[in-house]
Amino acid sequence: MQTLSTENYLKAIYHASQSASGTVATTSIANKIGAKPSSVTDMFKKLSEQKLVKYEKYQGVSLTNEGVKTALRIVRKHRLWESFLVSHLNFNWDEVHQVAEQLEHIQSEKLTNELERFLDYPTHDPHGDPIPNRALFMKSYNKILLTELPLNKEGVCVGVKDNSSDFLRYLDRRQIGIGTPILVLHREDFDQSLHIQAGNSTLMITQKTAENIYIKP
Amino acid sequence: MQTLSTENYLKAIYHASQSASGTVATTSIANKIGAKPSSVTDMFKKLSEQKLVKYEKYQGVSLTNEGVKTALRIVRKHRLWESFLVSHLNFNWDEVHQVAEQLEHIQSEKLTNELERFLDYPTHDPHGDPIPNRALFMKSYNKILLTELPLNKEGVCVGVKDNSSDFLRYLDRRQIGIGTPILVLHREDFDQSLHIQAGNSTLMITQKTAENIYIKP
DNA sequence: AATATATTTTAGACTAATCTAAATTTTATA
DNA sequence: TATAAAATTTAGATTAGTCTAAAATATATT
Repeated sequence: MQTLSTENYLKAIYHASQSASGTVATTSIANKIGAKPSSVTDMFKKLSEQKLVKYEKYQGVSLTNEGVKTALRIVRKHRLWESFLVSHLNFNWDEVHQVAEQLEHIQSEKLTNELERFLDYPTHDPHGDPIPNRALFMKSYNKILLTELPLNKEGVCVGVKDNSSDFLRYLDRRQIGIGTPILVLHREDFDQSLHIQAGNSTLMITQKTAENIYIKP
Repeated sequence: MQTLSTENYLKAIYHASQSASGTVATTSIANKIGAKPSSVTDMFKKLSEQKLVKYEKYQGVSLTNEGVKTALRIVRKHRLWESFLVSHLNFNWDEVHQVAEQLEHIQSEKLTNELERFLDYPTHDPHGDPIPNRALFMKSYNKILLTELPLNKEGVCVGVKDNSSDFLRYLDRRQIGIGTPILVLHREDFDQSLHIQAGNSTLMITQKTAENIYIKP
């Protein structure tokens, strides 16, 4: 049985090891968690004793199989709750994260599984991230960044990289969301900005925006 | 902002002061919370500094107005979640308590209010207990114990006093639930057991059972 | 390769919530 | 009402999770 704190560390380590490969550094977790590196070291030792991570002094950590499972159970709950908040409780996709951070720690297998059934076994959350099923298996789309989509090739927005409220609300105003069809009309060589067709409207977006949008070609 | 622990104490004090009148004793809270009396004293001091309870050494505590409000906010969440679990997630009324004990601590006004709307503003939880509305106001039925229902007077089960799984499952087997019409056919003077008509079936129940069932005459 | 810089760990301290054991106060009983 | 019993509080210790400051190690730079 994990504590709130160990669960948050496991989740942070899981997410960190998704982006970077190899081991996860003390400071990267310290930044994610909002704790000092010394506290992170303490926690690494604790998790290591519980065999949830592999830890070698000065070499960072990596999750063990058991650690991955524990992390995925939390991710599963987080994404199911986010889906529920958006589909049934009138939350916008930029409002769900903070609440799901609390709900993901509720301990009840029955609750999680019944919630999944109630939502009709969703495969992706409101940000397009895949939801692990009961067996903790998940299938992500074969996705690319919008910056990599060739000119005049049809694509669909299937996710976002930046989950900040600022970015999500910006996309709302631009009427870009999960499922929006996207076509790159022109790529400006000077600053890599794009003219795109998103749904019915034509608009210009910066490179920074484009590299935070995932596309299924 | 309260901690998990202070919220649990406030709730325990609230419930204790519902049954008994006057101040609430240290040991009664110690028993409810499952802590030693010395720990309870410490917490009484802490809550007193926050002006959530009125506390005089050796004299027990009582909730201040602010303390009552904080407790009712928790009770509101607890009972809304219990309702949700039963109405949408296939939980039985004897399974909801433990999970609701966790969910009641989730901090999000929007979540609570949207859940209430989603459930269509329920007034009572699955055990018949009243749910405080947004203004923390609740209306309970004018209820009596089944032991007090006169012979041959129609009544309806509107609540239970004992919320234990054992008792609730016993009632399930007897096909007695919230809303079941009940008529007392005979009261045995020897042991105060009752012959009753519950819904369509006639059955015998002990005094102990009868004094844990609330009736609206 | 030597040195400077950045990262990580250790040592020791702090806070919230708990405990045990002893002291104090209240309540019940003879 | 004095004394015994029960309830409550105080004092001091413990644990989990955090911190700061100093020491140790790894990485980058000249």
